[in-house]
Amino acid sequence: MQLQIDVAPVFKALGDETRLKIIEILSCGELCACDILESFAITQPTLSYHMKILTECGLVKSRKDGSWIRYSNNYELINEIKLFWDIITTEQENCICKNTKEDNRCE
Amino acid sequence: MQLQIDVAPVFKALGDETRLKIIEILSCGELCACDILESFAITQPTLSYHMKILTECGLVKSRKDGSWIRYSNNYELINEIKLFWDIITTEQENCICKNTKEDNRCE
DNA sequence: ATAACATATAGATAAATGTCTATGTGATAT
DNA sequence: ATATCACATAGACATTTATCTATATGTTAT
Repeated sequence: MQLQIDVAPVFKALGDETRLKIIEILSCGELCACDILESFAITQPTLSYHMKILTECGLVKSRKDGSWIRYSNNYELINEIKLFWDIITTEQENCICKNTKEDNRCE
Repeated sequence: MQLQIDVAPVFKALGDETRLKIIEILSCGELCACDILESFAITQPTLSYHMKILTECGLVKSRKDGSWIRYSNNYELINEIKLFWDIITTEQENCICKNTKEDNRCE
């Protein structure tokens, strides 16, 4: 299937316990980094690194508010991922597997 | 939220273009490794490595059939991931963020 | 019995990842 | 103006990852 977004970096971002937990925490609403930090036993620069990964892949939005950065989940991408997951796990007309020539198969 | 499965390794497995494509190919049905290999420009041991990651996290099932290994998507886990993604991105009563004491917040 | 095929494992390696400490930057408050 | 707070960046480092070549294991066919 063809989507505008690059999904592998999104799944890669989600393949880390800390970042999964950040998405979960942000599902309750916008929070600044210092609020998020409280739920973890990591340093502030490490959280900053994770927030960068989450924002760069598009999963999380950030908004400057004075000296704070307010983070929130990007539900547009979250829904696109939902759609992508449905499509990729369902047989498609134009699936890559259709390129596998029958007569080349092992069986 | 609490699920029996360990989701981070599943997302980590999906955070790779090759493995995402394998899931997509398998959405058309069961295939042996040699069939899957045709769609990629990687060596047989490298594919074997990716299949191990996909089966160990539970996303793909394998079945021995003579000298072939038949691989197929595990739709039970695929649906659990769908559910997990819905739950984690929706505000929950028992969300971890509820542990963040209001009076400890920065704002 | 032997060759060929399908897949896995071992070992090597370059690159990426997650973490830290130390420091920089910019905004707010005194 | 200066100290403090919120966050990012730089650099270091140990671990993990994705890939390869070479080889082993087990199955099928001759």
